[in-house]
This record gives sequence, C-alpha cells and structure tokens, in this order.
Amino acid sequence: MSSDPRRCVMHLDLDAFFAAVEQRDKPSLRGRPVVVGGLGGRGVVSTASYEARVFGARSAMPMVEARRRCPAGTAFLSGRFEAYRATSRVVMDILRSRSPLVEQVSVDEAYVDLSAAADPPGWGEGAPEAWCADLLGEIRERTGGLTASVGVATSKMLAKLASEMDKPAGVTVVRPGQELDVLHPLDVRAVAGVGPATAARLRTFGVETVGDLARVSQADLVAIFGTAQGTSLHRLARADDDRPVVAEREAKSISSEETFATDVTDRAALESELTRLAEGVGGRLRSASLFARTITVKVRHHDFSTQTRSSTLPFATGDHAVVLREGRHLLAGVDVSQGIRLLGLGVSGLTAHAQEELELEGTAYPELAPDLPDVGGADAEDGDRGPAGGLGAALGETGWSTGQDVVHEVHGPGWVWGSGRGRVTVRFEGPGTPPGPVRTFAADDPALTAGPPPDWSAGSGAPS
DNA sequence: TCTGGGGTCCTAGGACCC
DNA sequence: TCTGGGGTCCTAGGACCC
Repeated sequence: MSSDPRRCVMHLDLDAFFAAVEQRDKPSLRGRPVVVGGLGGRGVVSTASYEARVFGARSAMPMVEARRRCPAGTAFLSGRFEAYRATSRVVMDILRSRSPLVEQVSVDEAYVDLSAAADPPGWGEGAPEAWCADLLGEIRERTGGLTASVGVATSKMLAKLASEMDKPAGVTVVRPGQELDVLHPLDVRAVAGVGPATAARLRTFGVETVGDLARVSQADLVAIFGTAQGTSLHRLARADDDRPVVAEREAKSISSEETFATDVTDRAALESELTRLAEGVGGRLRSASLFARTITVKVRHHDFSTQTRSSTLPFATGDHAVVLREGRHLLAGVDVSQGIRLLGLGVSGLTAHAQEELELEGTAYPELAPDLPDVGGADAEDGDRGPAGGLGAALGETGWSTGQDVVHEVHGPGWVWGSGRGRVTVRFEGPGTPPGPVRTFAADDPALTAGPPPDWSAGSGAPS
C-alpha cells in the first residue's frame, strides 16, 4: 500500500443536487418526490430526490420507467441549468476560499486538497470531522439549506468512496492505514474505470470484490485489459493512487447532440438539425476564444448502434460555417435510410490561436469548395420529430417548460406547473414564501413572461 | 424499462516519413 | 525478390464518468 499518509484529500458531492435546488426554490415540493430530467418520450432521469428514490427512481433511468414507479403527486421537471450553475458557483467559491487546490469534477462534485488548505485539519482525533462539519454548515447557510456528503482520505479514490458511504449530509474519514480494510470488501465496481463491461469480464475470472482484484497479478491484468487499464487496475486495487488534485483543466473537445423524439430518415431534416448544432458549437468556440482542427459527426442508428465520422482540417477554425460545411460532407457519407435516433456534432484539436483557411490560400484543398446545396432550415416543422430531452422537448407545444421560472404582471414570480392545449398553469411561490396558489392562463397571455431564477449568487443564505 | 447529453481516455490499424 | 523499424498523425470505436 503506497498512499502517502501526509496527503489529505476531500471529495464533496452535493446531495441529489438538481432535485434539492428545485425543492429549495419551490416550497410546495419540499418533502415530496421530485424527478428532474428529460420529459420527452426518450428522456432519462438526471436526478431523483430522496423521496422519489424510495419508489425506485434513479439517475440514468428512462423517464417512462420513473413515471411508472412514482406515485401521483410526484413532480417531473425539466432542468433549470442556469439555477444549478449559479448555486454550484457559490459552493465552489466556498471551497476555494478554504483551499487553493480545488478540482471541480462536475456541477455538483469536487475534490479539495486539504494539505494545501490555509488551516489544514490534519489527522488528529476528530479534526477532519470538525473541519468538514464547519464547511457543510457554511454551504448549508449560503445556499439556502443544501446538503453535501464528504469523504476525507489519503487519495482521491478513497476520498470519493468515503463520500459515498454516508449519504446524505454525511462526513466519512478514512485515516492513513485504514485504506485496504475499507477498500477490499467493496464490489470491483468501486474502482475508478471499472464499469459494466470490465466488471463482467472480471467476473468471468472469479473477481467480485476489490480484494479479489488485488490478488490478480499485474501481468495477467495487462494481458487481459491492455497496458493502461491493466496497470491502473493493479495499482488502484492496492489503494495505490497518487493522482493529484488539479485545479484547472483545458478543454479537449466541444460537442452538441440531439436525440429525436422519433427516428429520422429525412436528410433535409438532419441537415437543418446539423445547422443548429453547428451554430451552438461555433458559439461555444467563440465565447471560449478557441479554434478547432477536427470536426466529428456522430450518428446513433435506429438499433442504437453508434457511428462517428471525423475529418481534420489543415488549419484551425472558429467559424461555425466551416464546421457546418465539414459536418455536411461527413453526414453525406452516412446511410440514414434505416432511421437515425441521434445526431451529434463535435470539434476537437482545440487551440487558442486562429489559423484560418485564408492564411492557407494557394494550398490545394478541394473539400472547402462551397458546393453543397443549401438545405438548412427546410422542412423544419413536420411535427412528428423533435428533441427528446432537455429544454427543447419540455417546451412542448405551448412554449413553456415544466419547472421553468416565470413572472406574471399581477401575481409576481412563480414557476410552470404544467402546460398543454394552449394553456399554462403556474404556481406562484418562491424560496422565501409558503407554498403558493396555482392559476391557469392562456399559453400566449402577454402578462406572463419567462423569469430569472431566484438569485442566490450573493451566497447570503437568502435570495436578494 | 429501452436506453440523455456533456465530456475523457484508450486501443488498434493504416498512412506516411525517415 | 523479399522485405526493417520507429515515430507521428489520423480515424473509428468503445468504455467510462457525472
């Protein structure tokens, strides 16, 4: 075992984050099952509140299955990602105020190197526990009551496993020397990089627990899984994990994709979706001041098989029109006659410096000829297709998305409770009010407009 | 039950160059 | 006529993570 006992790493996981933000901002949902995710026919669950988990709702579960399991009275909401990001920022700022070394893994998860903290807790009796309790108290105060679970250990792997052991709102500390006692009884799936496929292969060799894995020789693991994964498995099974906490990571790729409500065979429809994707990816390149050399088109077929086609330019571009043109060439080489359920567009080979094609004038590059017919935007309102998840799907026919923040000229701020058949129902309440009344309007009522999420950015514990 | 959307990393084979 | 070796870049696909 070679964890460095001087290292002290914390992993923090905000509990049922999306659902918790919804319950915080929508008093009528507190204590009730809440499911956040794609509401279309092909949507999946992003987060289920603990009340919804009682009925078996889980992350990544198809939404239709979550609806089948949860009782009447369950709230099914599409996400308010702006609100989640804003609250995430408050939490990450708290972490950074306590240690300069914070690695944000996702909107609701981070590693913190406590050895680098201004007041490192050390391993003394009750010390890490007290340090974390104080942290969780500040997070609770400044986010309007959100809870997090944390784990503290000598490595990232053990810290993460520890944070999962007592949820919600738990603090679990694995002290130096305890690593293998904690690790070896766990299922192999606990090891980073062991998913369903690797676990299934390991099971054929009789490996069920991490302890079983630790008994397999490195040579055998490398022979079975290749150099990188084999050596990684061998080390992690011994709690040998010196991966550092890295504060800043550079993006390697930017992509956008869309699953259709029903499979699409119409090329014109695919091209118009590709145009939207290119505009989105191009916009994100621009706002990040980045340029890309490789363009990738991704297609998921009717049978769920996935195909990618990519091409690398002799220059780096930030121009969505160039991305689109390459995307069209790539898509033209894909058979769509059996039906496409997903179309994606991505860029990679990112650099901070433009090197547009003009600078390469004179180099032969026939691919760049603008020779494709412009079919973008054609045939966009067939009605039987459209996004399956995310905001687009939730917008539905009325243009309102369930859970969305709105404001009414007379009744003030509220959120969309449901919509359909030209009507929209709003509940008028906010984080600081008691559960509020529900009223129904025409979907195009001019008195009703989209509103901003409650503002928690000041982190004062109450929206301003 | 029928499978989202955003990413990262790895492998393998082929082209190409020296 | 038979046949090198290494390095790098590119493409496609797959596993995994949140």
